[in-house]
Amino acid sequence: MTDYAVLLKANGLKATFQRMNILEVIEKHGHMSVEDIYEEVIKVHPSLSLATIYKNIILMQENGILVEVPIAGKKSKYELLKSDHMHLICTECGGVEDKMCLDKTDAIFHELTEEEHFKLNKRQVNLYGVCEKCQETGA
Amino acid sequence: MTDYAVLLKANGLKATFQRMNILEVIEKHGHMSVEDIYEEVIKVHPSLSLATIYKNIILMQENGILVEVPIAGKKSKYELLKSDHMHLICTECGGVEDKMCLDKTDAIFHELTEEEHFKLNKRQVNLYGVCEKCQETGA
DNA sequence: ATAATTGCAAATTTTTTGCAGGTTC
DNA sequence: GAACCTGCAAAAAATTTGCAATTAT
Repeated sequence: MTDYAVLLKANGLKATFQRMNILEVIEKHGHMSVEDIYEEVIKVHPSLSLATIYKNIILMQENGILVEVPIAGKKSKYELLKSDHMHLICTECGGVEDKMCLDKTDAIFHELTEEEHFKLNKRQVNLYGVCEKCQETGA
Repeated sequence: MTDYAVLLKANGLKATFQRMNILEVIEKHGHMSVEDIYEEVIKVHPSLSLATIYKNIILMQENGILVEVPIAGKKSKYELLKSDHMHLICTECGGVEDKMCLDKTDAIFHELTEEEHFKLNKRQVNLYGVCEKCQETGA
């Protein structure tokens, strides 16, 4: 369980309980859209406004706490910054699961970008398909 | 040079010149946002409406002609459907370049998704960084 | 001739902004 | 106490919709 107050302060932001609520909800669910966050967070803190969520998502991205996960055909989701991983995105249920990268892919990405003299800073791998649960249900 | 009329009909859509204009502009520039497309396309065809672009982008995605490229921190761009490739996205100039995948990555993706019993349908690799041109300029 | 498509204008949805009052450090 | 944050309401931006006129096949 992350200590959100510490995390926020370590990244130069004040530890308001709105922010802690937002982080808590995102960590609990893993990947959430703005609307998802709003719906969850107002259960705990009904007066928390959408504007505050928007402002803080931007701020927390700038301060290296949150990361955007853009998804084809859907609204972006947000997750806590963590070590590099891929996303397995189920096109049936909309679920997103993290999957650690092998270092193999990393080596390939570096090799390929070096060929283009491209300075690689961030990788983002989304694999779309059907998760195990939905395969069972759909059958 | 693609024959857009053939491409459209082959995919079950009527070959209107609005659609052909849209496809032409996208192919010429490679990757474009809705707004990018609009600005380019009205140069040739000033009465073409934004609503038509929205409607057609959705239709053409459903019919396997266009693909969305969602990008962190920006509006999605759209490209013609083509063989699998990665995107090198320059965070300085916003440019997007295609880079063919080695089959190596593909093998790894399949291996990793199989571990999770995930049925893999589509891959999307975005590599963010600074392109050669912007590195020179910035120096 | 028929069914699909366009462009407009209006509606809806999403995101951003300004600012007064409240909170954190 | 100073700087930063929040929530509200309003504004702006992005996307969708309905429909009459037009166009492709």
